[in-house]
Amino acid sequence: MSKNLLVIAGPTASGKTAVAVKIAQYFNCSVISADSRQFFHEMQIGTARPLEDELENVPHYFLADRSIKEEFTVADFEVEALRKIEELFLTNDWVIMTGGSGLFIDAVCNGIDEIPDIDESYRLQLMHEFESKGLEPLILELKERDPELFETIDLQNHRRVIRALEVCRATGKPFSELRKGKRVERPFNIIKTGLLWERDALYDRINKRVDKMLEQGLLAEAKALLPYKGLNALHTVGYTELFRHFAGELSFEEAVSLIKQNSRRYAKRQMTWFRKDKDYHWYEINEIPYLIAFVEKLGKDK
RNA sequence: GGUGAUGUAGCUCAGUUGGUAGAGCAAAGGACUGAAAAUCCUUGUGUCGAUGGUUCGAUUCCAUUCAUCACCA
Repeated sequence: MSKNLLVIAGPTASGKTAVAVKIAQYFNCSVISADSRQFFHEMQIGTARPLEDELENVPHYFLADRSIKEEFTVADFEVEALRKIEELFLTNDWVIMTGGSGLFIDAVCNGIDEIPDIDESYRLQLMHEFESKGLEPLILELKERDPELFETIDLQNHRRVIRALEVCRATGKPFSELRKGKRVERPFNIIKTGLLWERDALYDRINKRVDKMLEQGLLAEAKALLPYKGLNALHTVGYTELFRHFAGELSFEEAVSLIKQNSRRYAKRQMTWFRKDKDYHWYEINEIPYLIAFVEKLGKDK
């Protein structure tokens, strides 16, 4: 019997959690979460992370199992998630992976190039240079160190430029020599599905969910995390806006409507990401039985 | 009821000495390999409130009218 990883993707607020739980119950299997913010136990309300009772005793992994104070990169996730998936396949033919972080899902499905760990001092130094002298000198350095990447990279995106240069500087090699973008074959089937929503309906859900988060105490959660606002994990919709409110930059009402707006934009970016991957099979929320039937058949055929 | 102002993109407004118009925001589309809920790129046709008049030509000038606002009664 073959092993199947069922991916359930979709934009924020599309109802992935409930669907994953339902399907996991059907297959009697576990769920891997691929959500770059729900990893952190300190962030619950603002990430709409499901609590125990919503999980219906279905085992979930990578939910709230680390702290915002820890670094956890896509590459870390690839390694750890893969290890967990292999472990689960020892006793089950099915594993579900659900989440909205496209890059993280892709890392598990297709692999990510192995690049040596770079000491953070390189990035700090580059950020300092970027802030004091701007992007231009960094672009020139990149042209020198990695002409190949220079041709294809988004030169206006300082994060891409800084990442490339930190690798070039630390390894002494062109980044493009290490980052090949090669796809890895996994020793299991991967079936990709996604939850499809009409735009206005999804936006309406997002707006309502933000109101719900506030009722649940998002303000207090954000306030408690204010001392950590510099941490990367907290560069997140829902928190950054409230931090700005605490700083007196925004009124509460302005912060709330910004949270809604930024959440909508986030959902839009997620849809752009998933749309370009033609392997996905899309289902609406009321078509879950069809999704299960389709997936089950595919799992048996392989 | 009178006087005045305003009416141009989803919103706030600019502009056209008469040759059918452009900014910001919003929105949409896209990119994405260790910061990814991050970061970055691209995109502006709209009965210029309505009707009529003058004119080769009106969103622009004139008249009427409607709406909104302000002030005076």
